[in-house]
Amino acid sequence: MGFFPAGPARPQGPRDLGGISLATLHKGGCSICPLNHQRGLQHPQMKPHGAARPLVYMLGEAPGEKEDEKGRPFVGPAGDMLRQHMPDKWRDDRLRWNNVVRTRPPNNRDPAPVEIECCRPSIITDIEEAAPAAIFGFGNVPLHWATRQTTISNWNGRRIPVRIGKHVCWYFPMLHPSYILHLPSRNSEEWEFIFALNLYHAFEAVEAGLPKPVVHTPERALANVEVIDGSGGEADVKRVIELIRGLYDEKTAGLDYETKRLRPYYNDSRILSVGLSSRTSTFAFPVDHPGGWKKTRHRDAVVDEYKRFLYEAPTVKIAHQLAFEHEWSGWTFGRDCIRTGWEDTASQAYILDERPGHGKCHSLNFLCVQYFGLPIKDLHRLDKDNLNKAPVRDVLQYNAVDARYCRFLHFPQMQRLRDEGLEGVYRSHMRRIPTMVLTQMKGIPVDQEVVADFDKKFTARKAKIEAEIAAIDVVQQFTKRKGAPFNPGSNPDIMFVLNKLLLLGTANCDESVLETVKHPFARAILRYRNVTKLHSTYVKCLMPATQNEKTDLHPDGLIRPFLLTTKTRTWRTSSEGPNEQNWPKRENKELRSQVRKRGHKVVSFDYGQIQARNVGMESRDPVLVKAFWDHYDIHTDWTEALVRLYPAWIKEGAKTLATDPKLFKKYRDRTKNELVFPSFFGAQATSVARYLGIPDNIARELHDRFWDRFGGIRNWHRRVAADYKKTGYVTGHSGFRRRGPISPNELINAPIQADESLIVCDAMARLSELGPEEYQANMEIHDDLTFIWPTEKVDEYSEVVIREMLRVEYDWINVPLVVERSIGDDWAFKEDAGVFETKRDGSYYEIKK
DNA sequence: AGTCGCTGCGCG
DNA sequence: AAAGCGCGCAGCGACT
Repeated sequence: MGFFPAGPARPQGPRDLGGISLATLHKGGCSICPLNHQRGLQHPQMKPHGAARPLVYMLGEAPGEKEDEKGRPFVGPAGDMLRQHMPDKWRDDRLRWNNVVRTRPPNNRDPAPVEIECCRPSIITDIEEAAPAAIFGFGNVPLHWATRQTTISNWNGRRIPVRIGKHVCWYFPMLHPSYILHLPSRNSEEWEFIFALNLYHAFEAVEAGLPKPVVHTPERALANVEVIDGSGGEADVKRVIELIRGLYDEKTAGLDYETKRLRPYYNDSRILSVGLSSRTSTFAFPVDHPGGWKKTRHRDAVVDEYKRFLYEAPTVKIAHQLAFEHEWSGWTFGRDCIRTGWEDTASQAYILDERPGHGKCHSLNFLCVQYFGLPIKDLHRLDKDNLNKAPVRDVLQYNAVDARYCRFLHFPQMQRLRDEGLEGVYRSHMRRIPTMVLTQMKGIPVDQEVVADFDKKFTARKAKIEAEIAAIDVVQQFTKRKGAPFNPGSNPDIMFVLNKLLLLGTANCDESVLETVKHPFARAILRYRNVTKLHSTYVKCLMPATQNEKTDLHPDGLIRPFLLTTKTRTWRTSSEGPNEQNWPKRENKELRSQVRKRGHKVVSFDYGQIQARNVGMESRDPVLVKAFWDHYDIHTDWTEALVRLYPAWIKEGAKTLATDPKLFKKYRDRTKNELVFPSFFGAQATSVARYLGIPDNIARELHDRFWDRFGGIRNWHRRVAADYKKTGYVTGHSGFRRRGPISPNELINAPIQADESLIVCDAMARLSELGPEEYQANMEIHDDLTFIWPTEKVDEYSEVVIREMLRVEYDWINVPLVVERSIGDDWAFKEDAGVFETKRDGSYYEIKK
């Protein structure tokens, strides 16, 4: 759909300087610049404009038509838009304006690398003389010019310390206003809002007084790194032990592992090396790198000392992507070492700014550019995917520098968390990391007999359908016309059949389209898709490595999906490898029966209607809140209201509804799913009309009454939107923030999902913190915690889980919570086994067995 | 050979 | 036949 684009991103290949050296271009300047040989320019080699000693230096790409005409930078439509959003007090006496290239390129094209380099010395000199506290740069071109970074959409809204010639200052990357002006109008307004907000915050930061910018040099990054490679035998052991013991007196230590394999569960998984960095030392030593210790006892002595450090040192350990270090530490040195003091710089970065940027904006390298102006990965020439084979000293140096920068990042990020009132959010988030890691370590048992049965069945079914498809008339026509075999997995092939052979004129070929096509071809394709989807997504990932290289099965017969805590925009977890959160539950639910363990029961606990309850918590709507306490069925109410307003909605006749309870339930469910919940989550009357299949004016009338009744919810919707316009983000009780751009419906959804996740993860963490492994969930699926327990223990353990899931201490919980239990021999076929609800005094009771 | 975006479809 | 939101994965096809 792409309501919001990822932002302007122009790929930057290697710069083509036409074979001319940088030195030549810099020396030649305007005299050799191709732009100077154009005709019809009114103001080539345009001079900078504004204050001689400005606070802020406004840097654009190049003059446009208007600029060339008037002889001043930033005076075209883009400049007008920019000025419109500038605070009044920022007059030209505090600003200086210039472009990376001072002569207009033809047709407003991007300036070429050669042109940029010819101009560079004059711009640098001007910035050196102007000595601004900050440069506000607009678009990709100045960003790359000043920082060598690409992709402005990743940088927009952040700030980077930069060195320009001899001058060091802060660089604020902004979108280019002309890019925003050229977006389709709906996107344009939203991005203009983001742009204005960034500009406002940037001026505010300058006004408040920026901290001293420090740009780290490669020399500084590498200075005093002690690499102990093990070649010195006893002496090296002694030195490592000495260094580790030195850390006990330090408050903090950066910590980083290099490993063979991503995860510790395989026979050949190894920690290759450990990097540690404190105020006084930065060092790395090998553990199982093949170029490391020559004698096992040396290796073991060092590992012993390191393990003692993990358990006993008062030092707080700082990692980047802590879940990784936790999983390796917990598996290698025992699960208890991961609840000693740890910090995670990736989580800090995510809480400070969760905007994704293709997942790159929270990498250690990116953050080192952001905070220290130095891309630390560029310091090393190393095959990162093959550290096992890389020279041990290279690995160790790389490892130590990473540890150093984990620690370096911790301080400014913690400062910003405090400044923004987000420290509590960070602390609450940090409980998730050991919790999720321990769930990963525990794993999910898979029954290989069941897996083999499914594989056989799906393989046979797939072959049969393929044969059927090949025999269909249109498929044979396809082969004749195209001279190539028909691939039922290829949507272009399917589209060809639908549009060129069956003459349908459809824009896509998804399920809803194919269902309407009468021809047997469509039915066959749907069956083919169903079989291949289920087979490859839910069976192959469980097969042994001997049968499927890409399996997610671990050698001990368990799967261990990652439960990631800094991946979603809404602070839910996400799951991958395989995704445990999307296994079929209705049709084809039997696929879940692959998860089972002999002598054990699968026991699931769902929070009932958690998101609807979250709406009550966020909106505090009195009618909704009261309905939860009184077990009042609002859906029945609204079914009746709709029938009174529009009897024709009941195809079977409104009268039969009163006498047929099953029919009533059907329409009640439709009301719930097509009117009540969508409206809670921001659906408009026209959408509701479409879902329900009723006229627009009826839906509007219905909505008027609905919002009359649930005014608290409507007010909450409005409040959230108004807050967003002020702050540029949306938040809720959880305190987690989602930054703009945000569409109106995302605005409503984000706090709901965050609160939901907080409640579930808090319960999961409290259970985990109890200690015994039985209370560590095997799975977490948004509103569901699932455990696999010995049959005879189910009652005993259940009681604890229900107690903890219902014992929530947040003071914003204003409705009862409900937990529904189900129990089965496998994950697929479970029986309901009790519904439990909190009372006002915090105790709970069982509603029904 | 690996990356990337797209489509389609599974879940909450 | 299509816009309440949030995810991950397989396969394809275009690209390097």
